[in-house]
Amino acid sequence: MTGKPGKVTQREIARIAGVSQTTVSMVLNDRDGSNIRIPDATRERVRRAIEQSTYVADPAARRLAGLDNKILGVFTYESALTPESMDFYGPLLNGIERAAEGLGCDLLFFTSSPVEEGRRRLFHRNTRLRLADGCVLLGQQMDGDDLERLVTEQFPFVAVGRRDETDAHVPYVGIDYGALTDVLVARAAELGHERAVYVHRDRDSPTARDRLAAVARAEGGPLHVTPAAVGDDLSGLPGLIAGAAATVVFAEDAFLLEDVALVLGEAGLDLPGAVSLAALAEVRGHRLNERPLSGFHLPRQQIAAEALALLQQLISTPPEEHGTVATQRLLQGEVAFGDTLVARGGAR
Amino acid sequence: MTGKPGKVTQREIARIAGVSQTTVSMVLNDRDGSNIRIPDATRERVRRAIEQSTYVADPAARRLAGLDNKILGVFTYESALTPESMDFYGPLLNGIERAAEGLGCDLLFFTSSPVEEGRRRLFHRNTRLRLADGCVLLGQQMDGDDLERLVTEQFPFVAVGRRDETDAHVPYVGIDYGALTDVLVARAAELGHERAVYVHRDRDSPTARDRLAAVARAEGGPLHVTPAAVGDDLSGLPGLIAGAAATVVFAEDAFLLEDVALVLGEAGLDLPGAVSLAALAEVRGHRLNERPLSGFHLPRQQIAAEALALLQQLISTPPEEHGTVATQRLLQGEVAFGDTLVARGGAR
DNA sequence: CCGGAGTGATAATTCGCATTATCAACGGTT
DNA sequence: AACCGTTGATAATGCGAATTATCACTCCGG
Repeated sequence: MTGKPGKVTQREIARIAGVSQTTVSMVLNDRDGSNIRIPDATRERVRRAIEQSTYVADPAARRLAGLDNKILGVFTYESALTPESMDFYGPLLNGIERAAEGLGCDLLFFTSSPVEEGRRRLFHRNTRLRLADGCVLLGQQMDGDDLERLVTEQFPFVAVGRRDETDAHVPYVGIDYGALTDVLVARAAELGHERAVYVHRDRDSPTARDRLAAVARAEGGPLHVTPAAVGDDLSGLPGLIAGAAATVVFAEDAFLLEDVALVLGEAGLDLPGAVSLAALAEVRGHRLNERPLSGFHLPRQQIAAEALALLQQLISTPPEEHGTVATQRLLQGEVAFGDTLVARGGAR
Repeated sequence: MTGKPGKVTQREIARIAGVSQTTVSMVLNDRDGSNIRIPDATRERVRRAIEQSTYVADPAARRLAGLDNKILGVFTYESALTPESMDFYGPLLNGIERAAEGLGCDLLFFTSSPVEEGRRRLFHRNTRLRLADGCVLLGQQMDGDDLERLVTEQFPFVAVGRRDETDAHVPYVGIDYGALTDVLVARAAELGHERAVYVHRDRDSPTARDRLAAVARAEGGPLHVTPAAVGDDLSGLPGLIAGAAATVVFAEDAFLLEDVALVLGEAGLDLPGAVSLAALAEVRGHRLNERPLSGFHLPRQQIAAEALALLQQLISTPPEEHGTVATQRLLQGEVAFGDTLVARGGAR
């Protein structure tokens, strides 16, 4: 009658071994010291009793008694495991899983969060966030208010992707798009190009601003880049490019670049002979007429691993020492030169 | 670390609302009855105090007190989120995520389980299984002892994939490979075939036995199927097929079928003209010379959804009534006729 | 032979929450 | 005025493991 059938507790073990529950706990945790002394004979007796039963420590009780629960939360603003989102989330989740394995942590996915307008709500009536020791946040765009609230509530978390739009000091791990853009721009200049157009959706995110800043930086150099914010209608693009006498088009991401290529192709332009193309973003899995796109390769797995490492650090560091930790980290990524950024004039 | 800075407990809420911890608990759980009476005014006061704080019930404490957590465990014997395993796990995980959303549950991935010989261990010194209300088990092949132990410990769980190899009554949701095989065999007969070979690894799993049984059933019909267990070396296959005068080869899975096709192709056989090919397994994503393989399409998402529904049912049903629940469920899948099973003689 | 040091182990308490048993105050009846 | 049911709330307890405070006993030196 000691609880549910099939449930073996320390008390039960203690009864069998003829000792107290305290002793069992001590043996299990290998405690020893001036105040705690258990002779090997007794230790053995307890160990045997444990091995002959199916005893497993109840994690809930351990947790309640004040041990770390070793659960890391994973919050995604959209469903993360759909075939469509796998493209973006897949490598990240893979990195997270591996990092969690390394840290000996379990992962809690907050699939219970209510969905509003296609996005999950982080904070709501019964937020379960605090089930975890800390949380990783994933998503193309996250809610600034959420981030601020997390900061003020001193809940350990790390955002994946650069997040410094708010005043609050948001811990994140992201990619240094600025540096990558610089390299790609330099490469284009090297290939003889002098004028380019940067096609972008006019979104206001830190990474978008990073790219724009890098584009603006190019001003003083050999390659002049004209930014061009566009909507869904790209029909004005050929004219714009002709007007700017551009021989290169940079696009904010690979999808946009594909749209651009479509429009330019229809306008009769030779691609990439007359106009080179490159995306200022991940290009894996994208091609233009069989040619691998020029753009970036981002170490998504590494980002995830770094994010979890940072999270773990925040969790194990008392809040008053958080100043000691570098909480905003940029990783360096890699430029994928690809085959759509070619020498001016069309030669490879 | 228990003394987390921002930890809000019921006691704290009680202090703010000027009531007792008991009352807070009652309000939170909407308890009411002849013995428990709390006027709406008090209820409101408590609710406001809760909303103004960041209170979240401690799942460990809830569990210890004998309640549900709305946490469903997900255990995979291998890493589930690697690019390679995505092929198999992806659709399942997608289904699980969606089902969990529907049930309002969070998902706990047991990434902390120690890995031995490439496989995760379910039971170990600090099994955290019991943090979840119940658990879904995924994996091509799982440990029979694990399953038995879960049964005897009366921990709610559901295996994905048929598992009736053990004596214990293991709850599972699987695919009826027998019925699918019957259909495919009938189709081959319809196409004029009279002799076939079934190539399989000699593994002993329930689904493997299902297929073999179906193959044996074919004996009495118009299509005679000869089973052939093979290892890594398939070089004897062309001779075997010639000897049996077979015009169809069934293979245990799509990968094996591809290997078979390679060997037969090298032997100069016209595929599928001379010999038709079909896999008794999922063929999505596999092709033979641009032709979609003949075989099965399995409703993996649906399996996952069904598994979670069953799990939820087991959790909410007291153990003594488990007899009431249909705990072993087979889903029907779909035959993919494809283009590699063609009429005898080569005509489509 | 008394007191301190050392040994081996346990009772008591804590964690946060749910539940059971209990209680004080009030209002109406006889 | 004594009695009793109702209302509103709380003290006490349990869950399983970890930790702290204690205790009983032996051994040894002075």
